[in-house]
Amino acid sequence: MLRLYNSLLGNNIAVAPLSPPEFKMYVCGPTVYDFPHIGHGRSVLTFDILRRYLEHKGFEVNHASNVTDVDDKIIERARRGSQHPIALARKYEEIWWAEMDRLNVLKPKSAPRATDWIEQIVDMVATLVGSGVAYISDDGVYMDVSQVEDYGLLAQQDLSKVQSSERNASEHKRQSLDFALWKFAKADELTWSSPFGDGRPGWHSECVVMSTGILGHDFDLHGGGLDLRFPHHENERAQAEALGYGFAQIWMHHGFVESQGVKMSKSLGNFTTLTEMLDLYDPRAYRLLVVRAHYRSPLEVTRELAEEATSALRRLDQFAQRMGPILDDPTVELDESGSFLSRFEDAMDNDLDTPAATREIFEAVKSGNAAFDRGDFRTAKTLASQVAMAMKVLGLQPGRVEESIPNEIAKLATLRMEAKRSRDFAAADALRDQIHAAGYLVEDTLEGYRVRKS
RNA sequence: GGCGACGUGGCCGAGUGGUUAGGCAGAGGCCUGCAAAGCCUUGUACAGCGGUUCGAAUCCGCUCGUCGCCUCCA
Repeated sequence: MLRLYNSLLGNNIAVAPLSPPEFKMYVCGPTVYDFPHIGHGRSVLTFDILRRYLEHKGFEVNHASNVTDVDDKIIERARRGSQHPIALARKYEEIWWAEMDRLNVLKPKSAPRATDWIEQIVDMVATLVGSGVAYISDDGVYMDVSQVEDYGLLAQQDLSKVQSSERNASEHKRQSLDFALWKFAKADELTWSSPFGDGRPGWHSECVVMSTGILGHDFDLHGGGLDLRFPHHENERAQAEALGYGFAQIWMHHGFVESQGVKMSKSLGNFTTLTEMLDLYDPRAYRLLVVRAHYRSPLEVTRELAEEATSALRRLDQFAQRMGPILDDPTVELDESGSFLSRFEDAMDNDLDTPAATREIFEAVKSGNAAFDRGDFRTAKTLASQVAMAMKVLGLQPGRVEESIPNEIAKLATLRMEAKRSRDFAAADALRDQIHAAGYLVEDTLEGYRVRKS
């Protein structure tokens, strides 16, 4: 039984979908005005793993994740680049999906764009105004949070103290915590007409409309980064509450990506974009990094750690490669009594304890290799097939990248083999050094030799 | 200022009162013509000071330090 930490009440709860086997989850997606940040990567990976695990457990995951394509930042960027805001949004959305592919993230079943839901957003804002929980001000429509019974639950703090803060006060609002549902357009801005005045939706409103529009008024899980917990998610919840929706049963928030102990930000020179990360390293290396830490903990990411993860990944790939022949060999039987998979699942059931799950994988790899070494192929095959399944759940399946070895390298390797056969080891070693200098490695195996990139 | 999280061996990172987490890096060994890969062995860590307990990294208090949210944010 999968248990997850619910950030609404701060307790662990058993996952019991409202309408099994369907599992309805909504994850806050990107605002597309720039390259995806490495933190977005952690977010999508976290929820991708949740989804894969739910599917592994037999649920049909109805996964919706929005694309915010109208927002102050998009407008601002577009203005600076003298581009149309929608053109800018489309460009970065395209990049977003390309990076999701590289990360091996399963596509959400629905990926709604805010601009396709304007009408429904306007309707919802009108309903909120009609019921007196929202009011029209001179620059937009605001939610009156004092009308919402338990406003502040997700913030987990006494909002009367926050209330006293003047930081986000404004003469347009009744109280500082009120938030915009609809923003009236300033001159020459992107705008849609509405009964209260031309303008565009507020960020907190689109997510409520799209999540409930796609998944229904009640759904199973709503997630995002810890920074969304308050105020974004609380504001979504406030609207849903005011509308009488059940909304999300479980709230799931993951921790930040840090570098040198500081939350990643653009001002830091390191991996600021996913693109850069994925260009430099095997995308699975980042996934492994993410999976090695618990999703609620901060995650340290540096170049050194990406390289370290690459080494760890090599060990896993090496294992898959080594076990390939016996996995394909029908004469080697499987041992059904293996307990590795159940330990893996126990770990995952415990609030997605991927660090424990990866520990199990590495231990199984070690046992599998040892079994292979002593000729116990049955055990080795069993572990290998279960490890493969676990890796798939984590989205870490061994890359099917057939490394193309340049002809001249292949030739050198053949020459080396010949030298080796004639026991001219000096020549063989010289050839290996030459191959190594060119960036490749020759390994002798039982079946002969193998060349790979070093 | 309010709220919260955290400080673990060279690095990352688990650990929710009592037996080796795991990975990477390092050391020794086995295997190998030599390597690589693999296997075996090797790390007695838990910010500091008190306290509770037969027993604490794990609970309590204090101190120091780091970080986050409270404003756009994964």
